[in-house]
Amino acid sequence: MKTDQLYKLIWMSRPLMQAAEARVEHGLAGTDLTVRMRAVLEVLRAHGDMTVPDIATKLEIQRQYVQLMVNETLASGFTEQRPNPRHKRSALLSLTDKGTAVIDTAIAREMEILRGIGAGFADDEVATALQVVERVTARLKQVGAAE
Amino acid sequence: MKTDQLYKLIWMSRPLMQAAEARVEHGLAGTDLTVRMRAVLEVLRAHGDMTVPDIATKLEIQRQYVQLMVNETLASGFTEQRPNPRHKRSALLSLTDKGTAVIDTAIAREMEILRGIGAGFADDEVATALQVVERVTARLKQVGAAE
DNA sequence: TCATAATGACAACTATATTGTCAATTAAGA
DNA sequence: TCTTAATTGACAATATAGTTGTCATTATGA
Repeated sequence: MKTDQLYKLIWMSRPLMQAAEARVEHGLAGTDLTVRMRAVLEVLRAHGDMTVPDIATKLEIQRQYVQLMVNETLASGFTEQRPNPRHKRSALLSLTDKGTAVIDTAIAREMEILRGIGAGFADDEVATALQVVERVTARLKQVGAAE
Repeated sequence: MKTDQLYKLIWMSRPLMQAAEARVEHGLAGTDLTVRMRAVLEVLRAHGDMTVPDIATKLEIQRQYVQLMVNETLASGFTEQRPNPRHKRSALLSLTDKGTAVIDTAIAREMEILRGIGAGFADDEVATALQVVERVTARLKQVGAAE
């Protein structure tokens, strides 16, 4: 294995992330959505109604901070609280129609850009890349956890 | 092109980066090196002597902040200033023997871990992944810059 | 030489969190 | 049922990783 290729791959993650985030932020300008609200809505969109602690687990950030993000989405009317049959105090967070519309629109626009970018790639190239990145990430986490 | 594969690939960049950074940080524990000092030393190691503004360009962060990072490496004796033939005020930053030793050791240790991780991959898989990630990043930046 | 730009130093500010603490509530076991 | 341990939401304090603005001091280049 050419280790330096792997090294480069790993450290490309930062520029990639920054470029992607800049894109998202740019696309959100003019919307009532902020990047962090978007993160909450995206999780709800992908996984359905969830509690704040569950969203925090998905996003891998502290629940206290997710609480702030969630409160913003509530204040903006993108989400609403629904009674949680499994827990009386921790409500389920649910997308409102408005929230669904706004996140769908945002993601659709992002997907449009992605289609443009993806045009230059073969399916299997991207599939391989995804697979490698996922496995590398898993193994990096593993090594860290072991010690 | 399966756009959702590309979508996933892009957003794997965050977990990948976090896992990698956690690894680096962990590896640096017990050393006199901090993560941000490491970044400076790594650039110097890879590109030879540079000025503060040049390092900033490489790292894509503000020169004023790089100045702080660099000052730490100077204070710790990992780097030293050398006269810059091309510019009298902006000294070239150079690794000291101590700095070279410490960054070499750190990177060697990281490479060791990488070799372990890389063992499970074929050369061409990683090469493809790197290529895809680099091209995607470039195109993301391009789209952003166009508007 | 002289206008223009770059540099280093430093202070103020911002964004994005993390950490600690608390009271209220809930879940789980004896 | 009691009661103990854990979870939750709220909020304040702190931390981290920078950015931005400003200034005096050089350098550079026409």
